[in-house]
This record gives sequence, C-alpha cells and structure tokens, in this order.
Amino acid sequence: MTSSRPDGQRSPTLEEVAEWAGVSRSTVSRVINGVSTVDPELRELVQRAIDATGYVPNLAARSLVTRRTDSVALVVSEPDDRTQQTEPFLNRIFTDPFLGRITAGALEVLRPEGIHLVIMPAESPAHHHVLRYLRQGHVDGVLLISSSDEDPLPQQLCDLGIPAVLSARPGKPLPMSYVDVEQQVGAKLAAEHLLAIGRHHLATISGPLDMPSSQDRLAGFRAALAVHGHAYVPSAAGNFTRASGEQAARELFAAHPEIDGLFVANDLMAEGALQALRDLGRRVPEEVAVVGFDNSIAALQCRPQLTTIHQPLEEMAAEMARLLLSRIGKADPKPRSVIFHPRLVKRESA
Amino acid sequence: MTSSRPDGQRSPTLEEVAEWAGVSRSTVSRVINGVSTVDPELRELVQRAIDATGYVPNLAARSLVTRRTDSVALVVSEPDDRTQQTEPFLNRIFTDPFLGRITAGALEVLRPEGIHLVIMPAESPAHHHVLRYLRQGHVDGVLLISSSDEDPLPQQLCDLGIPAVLSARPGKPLPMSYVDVEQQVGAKLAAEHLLAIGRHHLATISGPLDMPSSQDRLAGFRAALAVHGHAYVPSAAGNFTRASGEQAARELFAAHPEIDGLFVANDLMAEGALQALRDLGRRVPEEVAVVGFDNSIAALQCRPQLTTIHQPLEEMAAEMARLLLSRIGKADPKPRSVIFHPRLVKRESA
DNA sequence: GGAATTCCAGGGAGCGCTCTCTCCAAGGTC
DNA sequence: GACCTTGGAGAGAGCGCTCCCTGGAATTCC
Repeated sequence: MTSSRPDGQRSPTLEEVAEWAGVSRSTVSRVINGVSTVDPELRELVQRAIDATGYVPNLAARSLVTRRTDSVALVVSEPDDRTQQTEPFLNRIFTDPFLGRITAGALEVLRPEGIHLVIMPAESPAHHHVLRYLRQGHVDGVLLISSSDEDPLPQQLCDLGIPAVLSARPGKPLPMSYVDVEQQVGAKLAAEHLLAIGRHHLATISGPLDMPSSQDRLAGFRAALAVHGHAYVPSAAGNFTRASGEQAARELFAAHPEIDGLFVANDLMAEGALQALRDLGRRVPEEVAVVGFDNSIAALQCRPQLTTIHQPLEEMAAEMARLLLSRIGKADPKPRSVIFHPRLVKRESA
Repeated sequence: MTSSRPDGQRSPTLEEVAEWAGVSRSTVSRVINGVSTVDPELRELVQRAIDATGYVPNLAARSLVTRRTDSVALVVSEPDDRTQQTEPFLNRIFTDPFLGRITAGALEVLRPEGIHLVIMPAESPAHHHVLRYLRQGHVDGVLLISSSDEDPLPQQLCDLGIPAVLSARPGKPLPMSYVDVEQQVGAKLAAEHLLAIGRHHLATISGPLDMPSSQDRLAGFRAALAVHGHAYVPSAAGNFTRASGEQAARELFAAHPEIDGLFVANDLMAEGALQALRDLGRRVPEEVAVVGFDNSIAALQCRPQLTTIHQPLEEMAAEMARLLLSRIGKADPKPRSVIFHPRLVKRESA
C-alpha cells in the first residue's frame, strides 16, 4: 500500500494530492477531515489520490491553524525534596506496576478518540524541560501523576492555562479536576480486617509523607484503629519501592517486635516487608498478618500472596482522560472530582 | 516570573514581542535562536520583552518551516503473534527495569541537546496509531525497542525514511543503525561459570524465540556447552516476565529433575525461577546454581542475590541516542552498529 | 418559466515562525 | 574624498494547512 515517496524527498502536500485528483486543496482537506458535503464520487477519487501519493497530513501545519495537536501528555512528576533516594527515579517509575495500569486505562479512552498519549517522566532537575515541552504546545493537555504536595507543577499548569487533570487530590486547593480513590476508606478496610482476624499489635508502613495519598492512608488507618481504642500506631515511611518496604519493616520490627498485623501502603513495599519477615523468621500470616494496597500484579507474585486493598487504577486513569478531554473541548468548565471506591481483596497474607 | 497571559487569551507571538521591544520580528527571532549578530544592547532589550510578555515560541509554526521538532520517540514495539500472554503488554513493559534504564541512558544524551523524549508503547493493535504519530512528523526520529524479528515496524520506518536506531540486531538485514551487546559472549560467560563451579546438568530458560537477542543467548549457551562436550541442553522459553520464569522452571525441573545449573535469559525470569525452586524445595545455590542476565535491580532484590551477566543498558541507550542524532543531522550516513561487552557479576546464586 | 433557494467546489487569507535577501550606516583603504 | 567592505536590522516570502466566503450549477417553488 501507500509508499511511493520518490526518494529522500519530503512527503506530498495537500496541494499535490489535489492536483493528482484534479480538485482543489479545499476539497481534499474536506475529505480528510470527514466533512460530509463532498460528492461521493469526488470523495472516492480523492481517496485514491491520497492512497496513490501516500499522503499524510503535516501535523505542524494543521495544528498551527487548529491550535490542537490531538495528543496529551502523561506526566509523572517528582519534586526535588525527595533526595535520599537509593533507586533512581526512572527505575522506580518504570518498575512499579502503577504506571502500566495508568497508561492502559488512559489509552482505553484516548485511542478511540484518535488522541495520542505521550509519556513523560519529570523528575526534578528535568522539570523545566517538561514544562517547556508543554508550553510549546506539543500537547493539548496533561494527565498529571504528581507525587508530592510540594510539587509546583500543578500550580504552574494552572497559571499557564494548560488543561490538566490530577491523579489524586492536590496538596493545596487548586481549581483543577482530579480523580482519586477513598484512601481513608481503604486504610479503614485494612485496619478492620486485621482486627477482625484477631490482631492486636498493629503497625503500618506508609508512603512518602509529602504525598496526599500517603497522608490519607496513614490517617485513615490511625483513625480506624482509634475508634477501636488503639491510641498509638507505630509507623515507618517508605517510598513505594520494594527495597524501602523491606527496610521499613526491619526498622519497625526492631523497635516493636510484638507487631502481629501490618498494613503497608502499597503492594511493592509489602513485598519487601514479606522479604524482611522471611529473613527475620516470622511466619506470614501465622505470626504476622500483612495487608497491602493497590491490588497490583506484585500482590500475586509474592509468597504468600498478598491480601490487599484494591483500587481501580485503570478506571481511574480512564476517567482522568475523560475529564481532560471534556476540559480541552470547552472553555473551562468548573473543575470536577471523581472518587472511586476501594475494596478488600483477601488472599493468603492476612 | 513571566506570566502576564491576559486571561484565557492565547500566548503572545513573536510580532507582539517585537512590538514591545520596538524591533523587528527578525531580531527577536535571532535573539531566541541565539544568532550572534545582534547588538548586545538590543539583545538585552529583547530578552526583557520576552520575559515581560511571557513569550514561548509556537512549536507548530517553527517546525512547519524548520522541519524539525526537537523531539524523538522511544517506541517499545511488540508484534501480534505474541498471543498467549497472561500479563498485558503495558504491565509487562512498565514493570521490567529494562525500560527505566533505557530511558535514563537516552535522556542522558538527549537532554543536553534540548531534545525531548517521548515514550510510546506500541503493542500490536495500536501499531498503526504509533506509526501515524511518527509519520505525521511529531518527532524527528525513533529509538526503537523491538521484540520480535517479525516486527514490521523497522522495515516500515526504513521505507518511510524516518530516522531510526534499533536496540538490537534486526531480525532481517536492514540498512539501519543498531546497538547491541555480545549476546553469545554473555551466554558463554554464564555457561563457563556454571561449569567452573562444578555443575554438570545444565539447562536454560530463554526469552521469546522470535527475538534475535533470545536466539543469540540460547545459541551462545548451547555452543559454549557443546565445546565442553554437552550435546544436549534442556531449555524452556519464557517471555521475560517473572511469572513466565517461574512457570518455565517448573516445567524444566519436572522433566529434568537432575538439573543443577540454570542459565536464565533475564533477571526477572530468574527471580521467578528462584521462586519456583524455593517452592520445589531446591536450595540455591547448593543444589541448583542460577545465573541471570541483565544485572538489573531485580538481581539484587531476590534471595539469594543473583549472579548475572551485566549488560550496560544505559550506555547502550545513550549510544542509540547519539547514533540517532547523527542520523537526523546529516543526510543518511551509512548505518552503523555499536556492540557492547557483557561481563559476569558474581553474587550468591551461582 | 423565472426567481429563490440549496448544494458543493474553489479561491484566498492567514496561523506564527524562519530565513534569505536587501538595505543602511559605520569604518577602513587608497 | 570617493570607493569598498562589513556588521547588523528590517522586509517579505512562504512552510502546509484550515476555514470562511464566494460563485456557479442544480434544484425547488410559486
């Protein structure tokens, strides 16, 4: 099919297709953009011309006039204050099942609309690169996965008037749509499950404390236990990696050997914690029950398989994409939030 | 800083900046593009105008005339014949440390040049989406991670004259630059190490057999053993995921319980194999020695820590980026290949 | 049958930028 | 002092496309 690019030549233009078909540039443009007021016979002819010349619209020219690019960015952002990281940012995000699920969910909505998705890691030193990319008008909007309430990116996008949707409640109030899961409810499900199976010495491994979602899970867990009379809940913070979970579990058990129930803020860290417990010779779930969060593929890959809190990341990402598209279309409807419900998935670890 | 976008208005143009500064459009353009023939005083003035108006070049307009976009795509491609997959493609690639290292390496080279990197998964049903994106001229070139010798994408890019560099030797001869590691040498290092520590019943878990790199690792392992008189080497194929490694190990040990040395074509599968061996009650390395491939973060996360074959993915990706940039600049220099050297990293598992 | 209406193709302007070409002024040379 | 060179700014064309507007042909209506 197509081809026929003569040589190192640049690709054919609308004008050339029009000439081939013996019609005007306008008519070809109409055919390409699916405008209905074209004689079916002519439409057919133009289509043949397009195939014969191997024409592909020049996006730069088009978006110069339409002011649309038909692509949106998925930006995974991280602020600078996250210093003492052992694993590099890129390894972290491309190793966490999180991003894959988000991407899949967003594509589910975007592809049918013919919108491209561009994935951009934005760790702090490169922040301005990404911001420049966005400002230059490469994309029509942004799906923003931000990992800190100190992240300036949401505010910047707001100021610049770039349509964006957040993946979680913003750290500071911002007129921006976002999608979230009831974090506190999820933590409460974990707490109540641990209590229900008879555990009394509960502790938790949280995510980074500058993330709203980490704060919420921690607060939710504590609040749920407080209701049952547990005034103090030992905790340690990780950074959502397996290694950090392992480390946090070690600290926690060194300080509180009596712990018999552990809520870990994501599955990856829970997997690390399981590792630590194995090394410490604690049996799971007999001696220590462990509940994770996410219900990611990692939960199935460890032994024992993880009991965890399911959050529907794919659907959440799809909803983000929908919110973004509606935002891109109209002139600024008021920001909306869509909150999903977590649920407990019972497996072997608790 | 900047800001001052009046309201929902669109951003200022060159013309407006020029007017603010009382100079011509050309002069502003020169300042922005760093052309040296501008009076320092004027340059200063124009700079102030840029800051005051919050001007950002419109990329569409610029690339319409320059025919450059200053961005390249990192395409991770997968052909359709990979059907019976349990894990979805996106989960697979965003879970494998591979992509993170590649991205990091490529950015190392691209960022200093002011080139943006756009990451695009291209699993088969969406192949044409990505191809369209590339043809539309969103990017100047492509770094292609292709996972099958049946993948049509390399050939298509070639036909379209889109500059591209491959991450491994192409399945079919193609006038295209690529970067690779001496796969066979890597496999040989593994084989010889296993022999050196006294193992006699060797087997291997390979990657998908339609991948040139998998073929090479398998062939290299067999060839090295043949030299030492081992005519037959049991093998099972996985798909580079942890789960597939676990599965393959089970099959292998069910059929050949005598195996005491195992070479696994990547660390993730090796981790799965370790899991299977633990379930089977085989001690590693005492009863079975395991050697992985990649030297990824996964090799450090499992118990026992993996002895593995290191391949310098970051440097390889950086070299890919360099090859691509040189290809984009000039009119088609002849395709070059750059081959890196693997080395054995000894840890606990063998 | 003539006027009014509809339908659909073409013409042309212009999106915001770069880049070549032109032009002016200042300095240098004989 | 007349000529040439050079440095540096402006003018203008045009990249490939969309979209509004115009105008001719076909159709409808009284």
